[in-house]
Amino acid sequence: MRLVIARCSVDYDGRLEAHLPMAVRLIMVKADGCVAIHADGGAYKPLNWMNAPNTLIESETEWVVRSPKGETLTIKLDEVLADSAHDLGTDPGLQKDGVEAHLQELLAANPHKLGAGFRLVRREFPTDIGPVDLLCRDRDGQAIAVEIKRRGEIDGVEQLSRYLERLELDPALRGVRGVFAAQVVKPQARVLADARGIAWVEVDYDELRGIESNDLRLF
Amino acid sequence: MRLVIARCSVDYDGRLEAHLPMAVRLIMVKADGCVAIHADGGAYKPLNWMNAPNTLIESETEWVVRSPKGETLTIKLDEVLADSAHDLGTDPGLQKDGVEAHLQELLAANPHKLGAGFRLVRREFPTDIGPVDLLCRDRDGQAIAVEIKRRGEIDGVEQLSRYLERLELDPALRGVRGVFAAQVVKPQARVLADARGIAWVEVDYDELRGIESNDLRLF
DNA sequence: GTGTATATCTCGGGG
DNA sequence: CCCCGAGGTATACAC
Repeated sequence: MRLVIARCSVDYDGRLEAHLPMAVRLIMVKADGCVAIHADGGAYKPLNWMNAPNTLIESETEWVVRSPKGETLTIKLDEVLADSAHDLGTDPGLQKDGVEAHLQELLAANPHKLGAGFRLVRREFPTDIGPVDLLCRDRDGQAIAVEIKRRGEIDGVEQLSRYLERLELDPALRGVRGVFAAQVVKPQARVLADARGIAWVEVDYDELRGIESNDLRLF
Repeated sequence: MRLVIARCSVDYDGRLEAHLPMAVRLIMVKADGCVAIHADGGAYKPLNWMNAPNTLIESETEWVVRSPKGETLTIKLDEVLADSAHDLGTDPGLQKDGVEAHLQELLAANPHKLGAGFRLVRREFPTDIGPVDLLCRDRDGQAIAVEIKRRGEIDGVEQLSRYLERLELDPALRGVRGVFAAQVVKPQARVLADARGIAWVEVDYDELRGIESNDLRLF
């Protein structure tokens, strides 16, 4: 990884056109050939960037970064204040916990949290436009399609609507109902779900996790 | 901006839990107090990050970054290979061109580009599930809801469908039609729009910009 | 490769 | 403050 601190102006031409006036910034060139320009604020987003792969043509006063997709980043250097390179090696990568997959796992084990008498038919039930998170049956044997999100927003309701439309075509599932489950269901998502006759449930992640740990302790 | 190259392991505890095993990485601490951990690949996304504001407690072997929202980032330092600080000053910021906002502005000024005889009622017309980009009337006074995207994809058609669903409930707008406008309308979006009786239009950004500059030149 | 769903999304605007 | 929509979103995964 090469780190350059320089007074520079930057022009990006690709998916849009953007310009950065002359100022002191960090230019990061990584081992995979990608380039990022950072200001002294904002942890996440670079001001400008070019994803790998790239070709970098470097002169005294100007760098031109070109991607095979026809994007260009032109960095005009006024003054280089620091320039260092470091060998980092490959990164073992990030280990995560607490994502949607875990919520799905917990609800699959506790379908009654989605509705009284619900039992699980299967997880990732396939349709021709993608898998439904959970397929359940209620106590009357009626099919229930469940879409699970961490945050219940309007897109999730759309997704579930599309699945319901497909599932309804299967005679064995005729009359299938939808349940939209999330830790928080946003107001707009509630309106849309209600308008489409889809039930929504807010589930307590910590409580579900508690149930699981209790189960583990009992056996 | 402080740049540290170090062999470190990192733990994030906040919106989820995540762990980075020991390896050499870049730790970036910016003037606003935000922290980002970068590996030697991927221009855009840090492995871990903490947005400003933060408090940073630093010891010989461990940094603890704490946000007021209760998130923590713990960096265990095994070996510091480089540690430098640079004064960057404030950045003048990015100048963009070609974004959706500008497209909306241009189409609001030239609604006839969306359909012969169209005139603008208002931009960002509110519904209870969010604002429609443009509301127009055609020459017969029929209401037209317009959704504008840079790239016309399937979720844009979904968005417009939702708005139409809500607008249709308003007696003053009964029979409202939809127009989906984008620089490029993808094949799948065309199919879905056609299936739903929504018109789609590809608009030429440069041409629209040309109209505007001509107008400016005339006055 | 395209299409789809996720993200500690981030970021900005409006109520 | 929350809520919502846009992003040069990026990134992972299925087809």
